[in-house]
Amino acid sequence: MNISEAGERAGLPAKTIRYYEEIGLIRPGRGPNGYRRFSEGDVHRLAFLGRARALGFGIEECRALLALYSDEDRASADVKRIAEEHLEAIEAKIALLAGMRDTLRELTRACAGDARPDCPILRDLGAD
Amino acid sequence: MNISEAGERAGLPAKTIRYYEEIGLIRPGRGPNGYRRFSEGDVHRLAFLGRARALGFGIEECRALLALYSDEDRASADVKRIAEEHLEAIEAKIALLAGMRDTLRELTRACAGDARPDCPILRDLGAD
DNA sequence: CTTGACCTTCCCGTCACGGGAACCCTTATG
DNA sequence: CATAAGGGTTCCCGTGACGGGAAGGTCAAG
Repeated sequence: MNISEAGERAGLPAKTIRYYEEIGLIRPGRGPNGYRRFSEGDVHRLAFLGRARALGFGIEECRALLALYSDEDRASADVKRIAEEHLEAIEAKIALLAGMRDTLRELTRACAGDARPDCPILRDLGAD
Repeated sequence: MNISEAGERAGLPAKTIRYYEEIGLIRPGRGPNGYRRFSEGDVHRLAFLGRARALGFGIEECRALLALYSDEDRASADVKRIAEEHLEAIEAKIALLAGMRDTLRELTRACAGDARPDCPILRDLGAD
């Protein structure tokens, strides 16, 4: 099948698929006209990548996960380690954002939000 | 004062300050030797920017906030609107990350993490 | 006079694509 | 048969907010 059908079935835009080929995540065949030809296996790998990306794994983590996926002799410990490190990174991001959220909630709560210039938000940002 | 002292006092690296000048967030003077000269006001604006960035505001939001900060006739409603929109964006990011976190927690919990190849994480990613 | 610590500009790399140009291939239709 | 639509291809630029590093000018101290 061509790239747009593969994209529909894997849930990825064609641009993304071309990019994944460029960086070596997939290797679709080529027809005599130069068009990429995707096998069922290619679509399966693409869908795998789409789900891994949806969980926030970076490209290099996806590459490692895909290699483990194809390796019958893998140790699940290797997979788990990657997932746990990623989980920790996500939890750190959440903690950072939650701090911002709490401050912003407090500041917006305290701000009248009317026509007057007095504003606790700007006071906080401009605090010496 | 020169850029490194301004950076120390505002808590920003010199590279960042040069970037802020390049995109027009600040306009420090110049000495006869071509060095940037920072006033107390410059340092104050830089510190303002540093705090706004620490709350996750984007550069253009910082530009708008800085303009409102310098405007004696501002309406606090304008500031509040920017902050509330940003707050919503942050809450959306947190929700997205929390979803990933929950899935990853469940998957890593279910994974034995030993030498065997059987792995719920890869099963999930490869699910048809 | 030289050393070393500053400062300057300029350019490349980040991360994972998206937009768009310029051009080729295939299929359907008048 | 000519053409138009709707695929596909490569290539290049832009994103956000800087960081790293090169090449070179400036300044204070020993």
